[in-house]
Amino acid sequence: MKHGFVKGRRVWHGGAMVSRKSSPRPAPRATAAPSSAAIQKRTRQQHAQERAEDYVEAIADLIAGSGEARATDLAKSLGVTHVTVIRTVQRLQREGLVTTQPYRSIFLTPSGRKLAAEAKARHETVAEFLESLGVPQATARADAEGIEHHVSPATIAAFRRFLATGG
Amino acid sequence: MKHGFVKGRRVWHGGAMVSRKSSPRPAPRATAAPSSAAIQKRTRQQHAQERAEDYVEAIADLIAGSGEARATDLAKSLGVTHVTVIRTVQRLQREGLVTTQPYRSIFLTPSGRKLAAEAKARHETVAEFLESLGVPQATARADAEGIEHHVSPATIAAFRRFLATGG
DNA sequence: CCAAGAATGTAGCAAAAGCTACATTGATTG
DNA sequence: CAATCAATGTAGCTTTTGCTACATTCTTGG
Repeated sequence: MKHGFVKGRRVWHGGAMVSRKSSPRPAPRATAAPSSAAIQKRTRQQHAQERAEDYVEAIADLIAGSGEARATDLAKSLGVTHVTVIRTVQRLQREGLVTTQPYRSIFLTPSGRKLAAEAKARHETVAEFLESLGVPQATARADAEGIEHHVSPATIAAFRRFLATGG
Repeated sequence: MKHGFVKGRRVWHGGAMVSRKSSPRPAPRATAAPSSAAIQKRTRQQHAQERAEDYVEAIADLIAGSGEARATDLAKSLGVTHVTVIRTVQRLQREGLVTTQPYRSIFLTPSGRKLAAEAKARHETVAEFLESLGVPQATARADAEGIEHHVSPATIAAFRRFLATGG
């Protein structure tokens, strides 16, 4: 059932070696279950969701800071060109997270605001947590940007617990 | 210099309102510097690097577990189809991280092994750290998968420190 | 008011990573 | 040894997010 060579020698997988004979239908093969199970939905939607959070959070920050979010400032804030911003904002509008009109700045819808608030809260927690561990502030903030999208509620809760009990 | 409306009222940015007159050249505009500075090189290369690490780590795990890494098992381990695996493995081969031949399994080059080892070490550290914080093991492992690519050496060091001093 | 220039928008390209459907290869089994 | 079928590979599509180059719009300074 398995085939393959390792330096010329034939090998089999994980010792499973299920008998195809015993079950007419192939049946779910007992393949060596990978240790790091990769339940990860690493589809494009995952990245799209992260982008969406980055954008709404940046938009919220810009609005909080200067009253409006313009494509150019957003581009600067996110480190991409304004073209990319415009196209991504179009997608976000399609998804109901933001509203915008030609030559006008960008606003968050209620659900966009909600998402931004959640993302920001996670972001803050992660950053504070890393700082409390002794990571330099600049590094902590930079890492938090990358990490925030991948922490489950349970992990965020653990971070908060740690901070609360005098990290 | 700035334009835009907020609920019909005109607003300006951050109070900067630089005088274009005083300096003939526009000069670096004092745009409201975004708080979350986004030094992030969020280019495609970033994602490509993460994919590469995921792949070499999974390949290393498969080799460690069953002596070889085949496209199908890799696909299962990573949660994608074998087609995606084959194409990505082609890229990795182009980049000198793996070697493979038609209808043969996949091997790591020395640099691939190095990358896999680094990724695995980070992964382990992150997972152990999360567990030591009280995050359930399954969740910790899942989160570590996502987080490991975004932790700087400084943060990893902080995690190790924490673990060493009796987390 | 109008010209300059910033901001915004459009067109078109590339790369990466996902997919389905189909073709080919090769190891196992009867 | 030949047929079967898993494993591998190819073709071709899609979406997302980058980019450059160019076009359009709008604000503003003179």
